[in-house]
Amino acid sequence: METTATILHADLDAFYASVEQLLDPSLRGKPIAVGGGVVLAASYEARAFGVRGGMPGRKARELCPQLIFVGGNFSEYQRLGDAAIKVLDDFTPLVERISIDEAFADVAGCTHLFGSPQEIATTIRRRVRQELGLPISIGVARTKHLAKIASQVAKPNGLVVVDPGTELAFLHNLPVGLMWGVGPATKARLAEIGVETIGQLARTHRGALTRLLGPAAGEKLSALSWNRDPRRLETKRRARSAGAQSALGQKPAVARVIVPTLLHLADRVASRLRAKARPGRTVTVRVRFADLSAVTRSITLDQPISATTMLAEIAGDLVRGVLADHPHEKTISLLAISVSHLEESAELQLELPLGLADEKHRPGTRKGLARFGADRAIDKIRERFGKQAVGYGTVALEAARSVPDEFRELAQKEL
DNA sequence: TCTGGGGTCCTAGGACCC
DNA sequence: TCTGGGGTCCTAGGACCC
Repeated sequence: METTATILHADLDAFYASVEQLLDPSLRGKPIAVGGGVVLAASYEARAFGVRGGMPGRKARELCPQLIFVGGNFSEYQRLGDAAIKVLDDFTPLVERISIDEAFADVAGCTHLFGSPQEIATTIRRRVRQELGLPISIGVARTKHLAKIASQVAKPNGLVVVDPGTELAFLHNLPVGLMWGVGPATKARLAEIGVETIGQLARTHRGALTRLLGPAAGEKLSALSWNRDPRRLETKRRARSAGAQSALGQKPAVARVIVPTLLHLADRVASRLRAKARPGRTVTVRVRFADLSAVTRSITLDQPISATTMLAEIAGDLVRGVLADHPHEKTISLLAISVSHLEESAELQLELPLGLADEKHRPGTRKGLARFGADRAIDKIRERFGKQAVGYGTVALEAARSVPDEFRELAQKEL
């Protein structure tokens, strides 16, 4: 086991909001929120009023009447997020990026060049501040999990180093909610047995935890509370699924609504799969009803698919199955399509539109080949003229755009 | 004042195989 | 014939993360 703390967790502070305050100096020091209908990010000044990401815009305004909403410069978020991660790359190739604004780095192999992990972290923070104008917090520890907790404790705009001798003392007074994987449900369950700090968690028998939370979560939390944690960084991980969803407000559950929406969602998903030659075997749909309860249906095919209309048809079959099982639900508030069991990587040329075993989806039928050709044609046109040049069912989505496409793209993982 | 969108992982039951 | 055990895959739902 390593005896020195060499893992850094770097996390840009209130990232989208900080970028807006960087771009428009008149916003600095003020409570701002990125978004509109829903808050995508809030500045620390806004958080002081209780404004949080994911909160409806109306509620945020209630909490903070002087809150300033800004639309969002999504391409700048991508550029600056990438630039911040590049600063880490200057120190070590062992970088695991976990989102647009967050990454781990293991500096064990470069301390002889750049100094102690603490010095490296200080340099990184200074460079991000000077070169990009953004505040970033860093936690340094012996394990990933502890480094992540340390960066949370360091926020905003701070650095916390947890030396090996002080780990348990550092952990044991912190609330369990700071642990990765402890959300509202787990927190509530732990509270029922009187566990609120990581120290109390550590003193709880492992068997009791696995009974309460299941084997995986119980083992994990027990190990983490004693700081026994894998420290290996995963520098390249492939995506395991790709999906798209659309909130609909309250719409009647009829074909006129469902069919064009599914076609649009299928297009978003399938074109990404085709672009990376990663067709998938399992298609999952999610239908959310008026009361926000949701149901999923999935099917695993013999052959992977990435053709838009075939994905839309399979999704349509699954959605019809959901509605048949819930005949009293007349209103839907969201539709989603996801494809998983992605192929490692297929040669695009060899991929044929295979699908369900029934007649109409057989490979090699004229219909199937025609669709395959149509997808390829659309992909080519978009390559030359942009995404908006041609598409499926966009007309049907007039008012349904609650979130800009640029934001959706930011959230996507590289396949 | 019913809250967006894109992801990951786990669980539990059933089917099926050895 | 009955009983038992282990493993894998599929499906539906849930919790969690950014």
